[in-house]
Amino acid sequence: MDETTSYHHGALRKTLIEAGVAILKEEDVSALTLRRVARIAQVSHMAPYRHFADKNALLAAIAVEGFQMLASEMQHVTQSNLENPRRLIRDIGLNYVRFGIKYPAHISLMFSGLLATSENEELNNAAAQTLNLLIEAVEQAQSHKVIAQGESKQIAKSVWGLIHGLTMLMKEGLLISDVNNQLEVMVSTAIEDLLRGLENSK
Amino acid sequence: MDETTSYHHGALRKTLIEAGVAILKEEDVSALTLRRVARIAQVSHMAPYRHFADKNALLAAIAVEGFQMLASEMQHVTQSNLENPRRLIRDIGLNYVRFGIKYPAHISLMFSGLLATSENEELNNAAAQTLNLLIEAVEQAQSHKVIAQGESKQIAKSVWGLIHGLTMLMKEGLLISDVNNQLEVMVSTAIEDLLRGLENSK
DNA sequence: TGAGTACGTTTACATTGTAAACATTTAATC
DNA sequence: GATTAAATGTTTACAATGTAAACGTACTCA
Repeated sequence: MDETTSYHHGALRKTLIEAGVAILKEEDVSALTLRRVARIAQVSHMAPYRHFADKNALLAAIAVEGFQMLASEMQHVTQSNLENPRRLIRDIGLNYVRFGIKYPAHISLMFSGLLATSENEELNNAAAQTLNLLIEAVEQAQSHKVIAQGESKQIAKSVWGLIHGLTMLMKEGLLISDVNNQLEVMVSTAIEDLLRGLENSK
Repeated sequence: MDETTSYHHGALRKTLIEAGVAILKEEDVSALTLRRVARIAQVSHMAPYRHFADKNALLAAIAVEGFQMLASEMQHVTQSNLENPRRLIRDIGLNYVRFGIKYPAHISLMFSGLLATSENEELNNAAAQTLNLLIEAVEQAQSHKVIAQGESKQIAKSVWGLIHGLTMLMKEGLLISDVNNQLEVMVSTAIEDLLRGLENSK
């Protein structure tokens, strides 16, 4: 049968997710409709239901993709900062914020409540991976005496809170007027302030 | 004319906003539809358009209401902590996070991108008010030598970032498993860590 | 009193998510 | 290899939503 017009798509699930990711790169979450991704994949508007229980399930899969993109960037930063944990944490934070500015719709979806409500294991694992990378960075900082001993998990959550909050507020235009020129100083300063507080044991 | 069935509603704008607020107290943002608030207000589904240009305009007004609720809580906290700025900042943070946990749909709407896209002056002012209250707290802390001198606006933004991020992550269930018992320690610890870092000038 | 304006309604329509029934292809069993 | 079950895709249908257009009612102010 003709490859280009075969009845079965072959890799529809993946195609739908990629279509969703592509939409989020250009438009906001409201543009991400089930029927639209189906159109992009050139299947009927009901075809997605063979791969996803409902729209939320597709959104969750697209959110997972986002966490993987983010984790991949964070891992890359980690590889480039093996010897300087203070800089590592700062750069992870900078990259996290830049990710949010570069893909505002995607990060918005990732934290849109799907985690809170969907009980989707894959999604929860993907989000946990973000925390894990931060925990590792904190533990490196602890072993270099840059952060005081203590619950690394707890400390990583504080760091996550700070960089996540800065990302969200910046996305809303509430922190700086010129993202290109002020982002780095704003975020670095905040992270360094927190790191200074974590340096001395309580 | 019969009061209960008058053609003109009288205070429809306010009623619609209150209906929206009420929905957000019970359900998530997706339940907040234009036709539903109209139904609650007992008007036709097109009546809201006499008071709001489109759905986003209504959402923005409801978001403003949310910022005012939050500001009112923050002001209350400020009144109760006139002499202890360290505790003031901690309590503002605790209340902010509790607000997000108590009204997850509402805070979600407040930071759903309306600020970034709508150019609604009232909404931007309402959000700026949140920052203002934090700036005042930071300046009190500076005058009490609890925070080092420096750009209070900048510092307040870091603090906002931290408490906002903790709120959002907690709302997604990413920080603690038992909100009733762990919230206070988690949030207090994080804020105190940051405050310690802000204590010494850079 | 009469005219204009503010406020509300009715009707209409395209888009959406999803249910139900049906069609085709692929895989498994004899 | 033929038959059958399971996967995968389509068609049709429907209720809900946001919004445009045209129309009705009541308030206001000269």
